[in-house]
Amino acid sequence: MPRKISESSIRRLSLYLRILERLERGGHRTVSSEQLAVRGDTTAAQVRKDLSLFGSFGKRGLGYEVAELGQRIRKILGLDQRWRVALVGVGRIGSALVEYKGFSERGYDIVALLDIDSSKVGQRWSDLTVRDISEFDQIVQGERVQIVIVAVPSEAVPEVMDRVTGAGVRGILNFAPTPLRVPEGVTVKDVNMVMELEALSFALSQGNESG
Amino acid sequence: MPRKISESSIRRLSLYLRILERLERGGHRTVSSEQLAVRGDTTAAQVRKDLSLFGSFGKRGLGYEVAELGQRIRKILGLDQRWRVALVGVGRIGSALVEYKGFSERGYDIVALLDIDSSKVGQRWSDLTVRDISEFDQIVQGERVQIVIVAVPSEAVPEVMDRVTGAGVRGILNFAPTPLRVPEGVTVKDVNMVMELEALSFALSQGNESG
DNA sequence: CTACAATTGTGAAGCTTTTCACAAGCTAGG
DNA sequence: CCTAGCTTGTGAAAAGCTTCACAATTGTAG
Repeated sequence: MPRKISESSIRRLSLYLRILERLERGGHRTVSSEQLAVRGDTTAAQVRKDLSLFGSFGKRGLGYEVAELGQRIRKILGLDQRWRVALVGVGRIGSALVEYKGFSERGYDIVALLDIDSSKVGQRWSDLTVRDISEFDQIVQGERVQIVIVAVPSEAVPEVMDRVTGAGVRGILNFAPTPLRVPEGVTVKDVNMVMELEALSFALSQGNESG
Repeated sequence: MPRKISESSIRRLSLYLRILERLERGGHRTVSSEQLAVRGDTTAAQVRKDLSLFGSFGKRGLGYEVAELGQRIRKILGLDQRWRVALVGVGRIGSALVEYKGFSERGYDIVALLDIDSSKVGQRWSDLTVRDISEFDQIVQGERVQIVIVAVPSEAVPEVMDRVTGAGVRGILNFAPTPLRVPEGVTVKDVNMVMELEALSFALSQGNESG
């Protein structure tokens, strides 16, 4: 395993995996870097470079075996295990996430729900009862939580983050529109719709520039 | 305006804007690149470089005026106008988005809802009635839609995309876990939770590597 | 009016990521 | 076994992005 893998390579691996899964369902046995590139909107060289960061998975003259490459990428991305996830914040976004089937299909099991708002504590959402954030430590231990999804409004972020990092969680998926400050060794990924929309309106404004 | 602005610079501008808004609420009048950098988890040089791509907004020795810089960035990002948005797909994710206040607060008005699924057509969600995708062209014209949010399952993507690009929409925010293929001149931004989760599980798996 | 401290704007250097281009390897067909 | 046709894996070149470092500018204090 190489020292430093770029964020973009990892994102592309995740994309290749989805493409491979579709190819497999479609009955394809093998695939070339060129075919992956077309479907993933990148270049064949990029595909080969990304894969070569982790090993040599293809056969010259033939390409890659769809099923095998899929397995290899799953292993690389840590998808050869299931992940135990706690969701903090069952507001509008949070409650949509609870019911979203995509997570468990892809190996992420939501095993606990929490909220700061006491009026929400006790509510049930698909088999889970919302618990108070004060129980966080205990829940992380008891449920062996590995990843926390933070879906609370900005003002609640500081308190939630104290609890989360205090409990020793090392992976956070953040839906709050606030940059999270975390200790060394904790990884945060942001999902930020507003940022994407703003990048979109920037692009649209640019295009209209000249007459 | 320079030829080519990187995606990352735009993302950071969007972040600086949010930081500036918080500073303004907190009563700050001026801010230095160093202060912005700390709050945005980047470097002072990066902040200055990003801003210098679009002009010279600060005063040497003093820094930037919070309110003025905010306005300048809004202008750059195209936030000096409101944007008219249609949402296609009122499933779990889509319906959470309709009710999300963050969009209108930041200048994006959802003016139409559509779905392919006829059982959903006619439903009402906060003042809007869900209409059939076949009416898309007409709605885009009538409502002067500029941006479309695609929140449909992968299998519905091809049909929806035909309608969307056919109607001449030039900006798409995509929640489907599928790379969208669009004609020249159309901009797509993806919001992809699963990709972020997979980047997270990659990072966590790596960290555990050595004993 | 001068000296000083702060902070911007920006070329140039340094680093990272992407693209190029080609030798090496594999299969099929004769 | 040998040739032809593909396609991988990978150094090297090119392009892109970030950091450095410093002259230029501004306000303040004496």
